[in-house]
Parts: sequence; structure tokens; C-alpha cells
Amino acid sequence: MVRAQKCDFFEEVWALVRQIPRGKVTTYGHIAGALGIRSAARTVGWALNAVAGCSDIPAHRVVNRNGELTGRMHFATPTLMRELLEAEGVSFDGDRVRLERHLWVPPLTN
DNA sequence: CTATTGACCTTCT
DNA sequence: GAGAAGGCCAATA
Repeated sequence: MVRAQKCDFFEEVWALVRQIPRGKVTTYGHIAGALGIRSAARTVGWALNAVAGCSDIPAHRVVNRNGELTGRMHFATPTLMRELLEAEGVSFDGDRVRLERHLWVPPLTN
């Protein structure tokens, strides 16, 4: 499928997102930080966008540092992201996810 | 090939 | 404490 050469960065992101347990959410910064780069959070979003609704990557479980569903506009519908999270048992505070209850930290990859 | 933007975060002023 | 700028990787124009 994807030539793991120029997109190896994406693979790492997908690997972590894929490991996110149901009913939990993680943040771009934690993913980027787990990969060794805490500043490349932007690129993390790109990786998700590349597989948003096209792969087994639950991109809806990835939110920003504030718990806002920033990428909902990139989904099929602007409410799809929230619907999916709610369907998994994730609590919402207004338009934001309760990171205090569903914040999942990814394992540190070497 | 260069410049700009993009689902962001960190750090300095 | 708040605001502004920089930085990371990749894609598009």
C-alpha cells in the first residue's frame, strides 16, 4: 500500500493512534512527544488526515491539547467525530472532550 | 524548485 | 499571566 519510506513518520503516528483503547483520546503533542518530537504536532495531524476515514486509524480519538475536536471539519461530517467519541463512551464538556477522564498517554517509542 | 499553508505545540518577550 | 513568534514535516499552488 503505502511505501514506508517518505511516510515513516505517518506510520509511527498511525501505530500509536491504532493502539488507543476505546473510550480514550490522546493529543497531538503526546503523540509527537512519544515519537521524539514535541514540536511536530502539526505533522501528526497530517498523518491522520491521510487516513481519516480511509484506514483503521481512529482519528476521531485524537484531539488537540485543549481537547477540542479541531479535525472534525476534515471528517465526513462535522459531527461525525463527536458522535464516534460519544458512541465509545467518551464524556464531553461542551465542545471539548474531558481529557481528565479520557486522556490516554501513548507508550514511548524508542 | 520556492513559497505558503496546515487537524499544533513550545518557548521567549 | 498574557501575547507573539518560531519550529517541526509534508503537501499544494
